[in-house]
Amino acid sequence: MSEIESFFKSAFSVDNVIFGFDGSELKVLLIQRGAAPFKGKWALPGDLVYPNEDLDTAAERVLEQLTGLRGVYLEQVKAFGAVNRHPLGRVITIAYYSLIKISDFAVTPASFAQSARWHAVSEVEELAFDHNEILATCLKRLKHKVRTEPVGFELLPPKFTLTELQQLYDAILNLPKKLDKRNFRKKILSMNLLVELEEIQEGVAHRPAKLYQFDREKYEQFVAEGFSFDI
Amino acid sequence: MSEIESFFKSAFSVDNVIFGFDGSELKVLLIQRGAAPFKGKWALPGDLVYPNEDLDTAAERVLEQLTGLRGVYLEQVKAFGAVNRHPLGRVITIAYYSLIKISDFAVTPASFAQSARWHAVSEVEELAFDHNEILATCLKRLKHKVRTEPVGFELLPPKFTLTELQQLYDAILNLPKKLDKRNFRKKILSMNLLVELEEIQEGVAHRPAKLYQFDREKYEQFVAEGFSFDI
DNA sequence: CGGACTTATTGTTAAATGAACACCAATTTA
DNA sequence: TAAATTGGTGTTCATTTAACAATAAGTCCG
Repeated sequence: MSEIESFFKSAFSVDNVIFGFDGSELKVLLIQRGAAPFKGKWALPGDLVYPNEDLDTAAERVLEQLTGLRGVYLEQVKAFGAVNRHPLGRVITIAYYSLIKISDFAVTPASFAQSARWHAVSEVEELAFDHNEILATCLKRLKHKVRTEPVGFELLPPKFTLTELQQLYDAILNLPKKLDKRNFRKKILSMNLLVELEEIQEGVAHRPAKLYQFDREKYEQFVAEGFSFDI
Repeated sequence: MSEIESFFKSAFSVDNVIFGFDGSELKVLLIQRGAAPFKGKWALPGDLVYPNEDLDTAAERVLEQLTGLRGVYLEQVKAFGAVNRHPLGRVITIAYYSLIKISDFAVTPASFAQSARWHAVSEVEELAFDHNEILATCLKRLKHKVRTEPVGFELLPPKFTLTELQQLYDAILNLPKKLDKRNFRKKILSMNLLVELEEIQEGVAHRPAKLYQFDREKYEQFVAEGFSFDI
């Protein structure tokens, strides 16, 4: 085998940290491995990248095969390439995370076959490969991202209350003290990115809250004018 | 060829955006390609990753072979993996940037053979492959990093004046207005990360400035106590 | 040696932002 | 109709940021 050929003995994969929010906790969608290596262990959904497939496309494919969802928020985070990270050969992986509305997740044939399940991020145990490290890196990135860009809304239904939005931030940031309710509302409303709807919350056993919607067009316009999101 | 084998027909490389600072401009170290593809074009230094080599190690190797330097600041930024980014096959690349003291760069045999040269970041023209995009991404990352972690010092000699430090920030951030001198000095000194030396600048045709040194130990101690760098 | 030149050094004020904090309102349910 | 639950709202003080200019220290040249 020529030297140059030896470089082509390796492969690359994508792994996708799929985040969801159930109203109180940040969740991650994991699959239980049905085959060696790490058979029976929970792992991040991922796959080898096809020879004629862009990295981003591969990450989208992994997501769609598992959840049936397309066009959701997806961001590349980092390549993980320790020599021995994969027991069967040299495989580096490119880590992505995506944000989905947890209610949109329906069990697909693929997810059924792989016994996919939501796990609270705070309670994830030992995963296959270096997936704990990947998850930690993606979570760290998400914590930063959610404060500097309005990506949190990707995890909420289109109509939400301010309390729900704050609970989302509390769940993701997981700070020693929860955010202050009055200050949070003041800040988010002062950005003028939320549209107050005519509707109110239904089916709750207490005073119902107003519903809001995120106005993406306004956000993009503000950004063009130099605005930057910050919580 | 079995399907699984087809995944092992690809390779991965690292490319390294090596930044330097000459006192007034932010520079990047480029090499002129001596062979096809893109023969004669300027490109980022990079190489295929050896089969038994970690990604970070490969990036360090590329840097050392070109500059002779070890142990310098190096950070992975992103994987670039468009299908057709490399004309000779499927090669994805992991982009890194590193920060070196420009005076430490001595021409090594490797850099001589490749005609390596510093280019002002603002004047870089069309590079080989997708290297303009990689450079832009790394520059963006550096701009962010330099405001939130004390990595700027990696580009300066161990002893520097406050004006030199500010010029570095101005050069990297390239803001419409330069930073305010009084505010900048107030802010950086208030962090208590700089040690004022007994020495002053020499060989300048005007009032010489005091020399300072970055105190990394203090920084690490402060971080452990919850401090976060911010300019 | 003195004057011109160049860069170094320093502080105040006003405006904006961030942090801390508690009560009344609206609705459901028993 | 009372109790329980969550929704909604303002003020004050401390901190941070932004804007701004005059004097000091050294070199150079005549």
